[in-house]
Amino acid sequence: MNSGQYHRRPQMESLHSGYQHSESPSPSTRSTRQMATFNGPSRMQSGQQYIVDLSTTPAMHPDDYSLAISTAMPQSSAIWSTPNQAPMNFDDQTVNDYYGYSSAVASNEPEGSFLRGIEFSEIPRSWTPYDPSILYESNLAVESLGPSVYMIHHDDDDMHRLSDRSTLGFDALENSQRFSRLSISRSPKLQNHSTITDHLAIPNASHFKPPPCEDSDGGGRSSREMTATDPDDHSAEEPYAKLIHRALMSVPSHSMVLQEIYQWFRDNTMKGNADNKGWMNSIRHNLSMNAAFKKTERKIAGDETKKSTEWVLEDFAIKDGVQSTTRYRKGTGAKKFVKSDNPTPSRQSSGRKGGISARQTKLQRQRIREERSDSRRGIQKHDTHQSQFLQHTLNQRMQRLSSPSTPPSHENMPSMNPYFLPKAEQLEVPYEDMCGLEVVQGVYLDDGPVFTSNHDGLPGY
DNA sequence: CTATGTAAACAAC
DNA sequence: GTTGTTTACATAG
Repeated sequence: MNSGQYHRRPQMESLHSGYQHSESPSPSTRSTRQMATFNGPSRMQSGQQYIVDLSTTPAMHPDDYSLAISTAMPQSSAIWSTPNQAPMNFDDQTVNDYYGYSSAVASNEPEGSFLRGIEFSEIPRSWTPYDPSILYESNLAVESLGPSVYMIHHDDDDMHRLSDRSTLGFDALENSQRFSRLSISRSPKLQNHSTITDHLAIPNASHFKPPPCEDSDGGGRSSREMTATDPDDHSAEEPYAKLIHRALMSVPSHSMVLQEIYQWFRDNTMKGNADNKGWMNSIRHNLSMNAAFKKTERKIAGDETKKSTEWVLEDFAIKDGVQSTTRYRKGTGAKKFVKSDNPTPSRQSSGRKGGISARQTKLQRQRIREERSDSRRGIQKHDTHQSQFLQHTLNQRMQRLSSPSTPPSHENMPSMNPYFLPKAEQLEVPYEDMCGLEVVQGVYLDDGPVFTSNHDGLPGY
């Protein structure tokens, strides 16, 4: 909250030394202990999604199901869910510790300190990515989130849980046994997932067109393909955003510090074994730019001065997967300009802009925090005009919403859709404050005024 | 045009 | 040096 007084923990001191990150991967940085991952099923093609068995989901009406199907995937691979994502290595002896959130699984800490000193009770997120209450509680998932919600469930075992579990209890042993029947590869490099596919996939689930994972590779290879060390793997590897999503889904808290994400990539991806350090930059870029990932600062138990910065999956991302990071970029495609003969000054210029913008964003967030702390003290700074921070909030929101990348299928979201909120708002602005935006009919952006077409504060298209 | 990856500048730590 | 943010650009489809 108070990132102004935020003191970054000095270099993950609780991680063992081999874990200490250096941006030049070396064999010594490879963890000998696998982090909690589940590589097999998630490597299957994303088209093989699993639909909840209607007979087992009381909150889901068949009509809703049909709607969900018909509206799913407005664009290919626009949303990545994580079918069959499961949080463990089944051949790992720590499997039974997993649900207790063992240190071995959670943080690579040989000494076993628990979640890097964070008490489990401090973790607000339970391991309920497929929490049945999502469906049980007021039909939220189906009815109130509009067409952007794709009722795609993540594995069929969870479907069973929906039907035959009335509690949210999670039986580690039972689940490990149930999952253990699957043939699961620990290595993501192994693409043999036919067993899992055959076992789990719903026949005729052809509504979901798999993205072109199997590139024909006819000709030039993209820069991202060049990052793969295995030519056979090349573009079959998922994009960063999805990989990060998988990484975060692999732990109960759905959160990792950056170093853990790095390590997950080293252990589970080709990208993480690249010689250069560009993949780390890309990870950071995706974390920053994709609204599915939220930066959180958590106090470490026993030391109020220490905080860990963790990246957490937003709830909607837990439920629905992540969207393309591109979609969160401001003005994608709208800022094309004449290519410079000398790209270097342009790079410098962009980098400078990025740095300045980052600084401004930080200042804005500080102001937001100040506003909020003021309001908590009963200080009303809002007058007949919208406060400055609301203006800024709206500006950011408008920029996001007016981006040509914004999927049209979400234009008329009946409720606030976290997909399209700027991250600053997700972090800082409560929804009740956002309601104040209703009276704003237009704002002035850098590129000119944007006016809302109705009273929901959204711009008209 | 979109999705994705990458490089880079910059600020804050 | 690391982390986070941002912009610019390249490339495939």
